[in-house]
Amino acid sequence: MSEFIRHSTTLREVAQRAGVSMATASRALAGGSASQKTREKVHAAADELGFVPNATARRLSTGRTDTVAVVMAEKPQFIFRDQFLSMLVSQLAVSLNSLGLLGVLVLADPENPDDSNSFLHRTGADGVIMASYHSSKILDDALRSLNIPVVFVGRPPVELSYFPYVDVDNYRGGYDAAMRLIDIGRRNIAQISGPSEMTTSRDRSDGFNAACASRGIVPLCSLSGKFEVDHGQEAMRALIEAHPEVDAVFAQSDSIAAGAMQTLSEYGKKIPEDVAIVGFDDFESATAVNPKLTTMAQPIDKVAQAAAKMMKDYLDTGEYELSKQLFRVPLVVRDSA
Amino acid sequence: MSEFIRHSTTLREVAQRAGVSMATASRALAGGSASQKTREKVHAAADELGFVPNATARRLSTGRTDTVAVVMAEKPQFIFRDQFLSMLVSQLAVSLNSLGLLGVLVLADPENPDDSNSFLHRTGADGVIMASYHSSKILDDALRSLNIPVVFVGRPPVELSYFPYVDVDNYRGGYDAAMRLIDIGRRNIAQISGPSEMTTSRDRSDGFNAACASRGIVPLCSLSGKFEVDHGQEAMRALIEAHPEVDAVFAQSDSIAAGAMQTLSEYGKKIPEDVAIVGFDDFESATAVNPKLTTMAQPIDKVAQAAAKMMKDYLDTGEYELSKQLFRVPLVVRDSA
DNA sequence: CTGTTAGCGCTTTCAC
DNA sequence: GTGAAAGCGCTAACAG
Repeated sequence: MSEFIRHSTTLREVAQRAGVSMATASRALAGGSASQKTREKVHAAADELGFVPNATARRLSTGRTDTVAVVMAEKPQFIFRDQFLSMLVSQLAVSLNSLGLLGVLVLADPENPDDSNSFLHRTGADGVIMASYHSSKILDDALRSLNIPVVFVGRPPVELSYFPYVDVDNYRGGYDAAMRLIDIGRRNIAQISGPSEMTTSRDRSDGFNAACASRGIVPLCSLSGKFEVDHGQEAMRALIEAHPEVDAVFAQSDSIAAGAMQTLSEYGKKIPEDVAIVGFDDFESATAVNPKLTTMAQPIDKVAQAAAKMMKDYLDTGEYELSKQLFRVPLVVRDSA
Repeated sequence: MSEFIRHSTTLREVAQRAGVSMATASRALAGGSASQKTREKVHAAADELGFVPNATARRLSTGRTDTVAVVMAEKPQFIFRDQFLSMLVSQLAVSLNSLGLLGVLVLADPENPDDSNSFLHRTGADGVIMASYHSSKILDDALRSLNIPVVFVGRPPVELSYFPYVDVDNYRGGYDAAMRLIDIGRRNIAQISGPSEMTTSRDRSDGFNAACASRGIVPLCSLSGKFEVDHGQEAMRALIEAHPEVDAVFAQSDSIAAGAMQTLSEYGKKIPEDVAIVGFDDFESATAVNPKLTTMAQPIDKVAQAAAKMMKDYLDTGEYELSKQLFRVPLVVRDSA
């Protein structure tokens, strides 16, 4: 049907042309044992014929695909809005590639895992990296019955906690954010957090609270909601009405921080003079706002690299040294706190 | 070596258990011709044994992989900063999946295409979608000699213009942005554009200039540079010093717009009263700034979907109806213009 | 160093 | 409707 269906040259043809057996041709090309002369003949033949080895055949023969499924267990419409996930996925691809592995993207709708499951199998991957996970009984079961290695990015739910994972140290991030606020002299501190059902958000809150407690400070309040701008805007409004004395807020995302800043400016509050703000993410929007945001920088590249490395070790040796890895989230001081 | 290397059950075992031949088992599972009774027996056997078809073997046998390579021809460090590309890639994965295709991510360093090339081949994909492309002789050649279909996202360089592509109508976007500024009564209009070597940026400029010309307006100036915040900041400084009368600017990205807004506020200029701004992208940062940005919304999801569909048609029929598709970039009116 | 011989696990004619 | 058999293109023992 298409112009592309034309026969592509096989190893057999190369071998014939070079006047050797397929086995020899295979070795010559792969750098196995072969005389210099043979090597040259075979390479020449391969070049002339424009030989490209068939990846599928190689995989079937060797039993290795050097491929890992990168799965996003997320509703499709949500993926569009999640900058962290998008960047993570791209970074995973980069890291995987640099280790000689290929990433195959698969979307697993937690609510309709039947075909996600089949998709997972259709990849034929050697391993799975869960780039995002929303627990659901079916997905959990699917993962448990998978007989290839799995690495999580982000702490998996407790029932799945025997799986290795790489994550950002959200607790420590929340802790350090609070400390920054305290260190610059603030005492009336509040938090605007993310979804209370996400461990990511809860961990940050725990760290935040621990830091406050360690200095004998009782946070004004903590308002949870989405990680988005409107939540920041609304929560800040509620916050300032309830606690006009607030002089610092820890926003669990840069978007939340941006929203809070908008509300603050409506109320004529100066940042950081009247109220200081520390965000979380250090995405583009952190430097887009005015004043520029002091925030906790998610080490997405490191996380991606570690996850890829973990998988690679697993695949190569059947072992991995670190089963859990948490990366620090450094504070980036700009103008808002 | 690993616990995962255990033998996974094959079709042959299922067939044996069901007491039929492999051929029959295959058909029963695939929904080919088989009696109701056989179908049941085989499915039962498959379930009991936890049979999962081997994707690689199926591919070798059918000659189709139902897989498409999604390539980013970009330096790795750049990928980390490019929100558009990250989102595009995720969206492509979603769209591909919904059409029954799998996306394999490959990074092709334009400066070191030897192994990118080999990576491309190692994917064994049925087609390739170029998600981003920086022309280089070697990459161009590699693409030309590929004997599988290629679809570009973003207009390819002229030498490669026989390839089909999907893109955003940057020209029209620039045109509409200028029109918005003119329609709200501005006459001293300037542009802060992206890299002058990128067609994306040049197209927006052309549209912008055309709109101005159509109304007899001569733009104050056009300052090109990166799509990032600092460029916006610096360019705006230069602009305001050279043309203090400026009352409107078209920023070719939301980041540029954010930077410009920061400078404007340093100069005590009010937005939009003193100077109106229209951005481009409609990413998260558009609503993070204060006032919220009026901007041109990139239809990333549509672009991704169209590219995936194009590839799917290509693969299924060897044909595609539209060889070039440009999507409108709608104006989103908020508070800055 | 090289050739012969089996597969890898599945699909798919082709007969029955 | 079902089975036997021939591959898909490559790698990997095993002899020589």
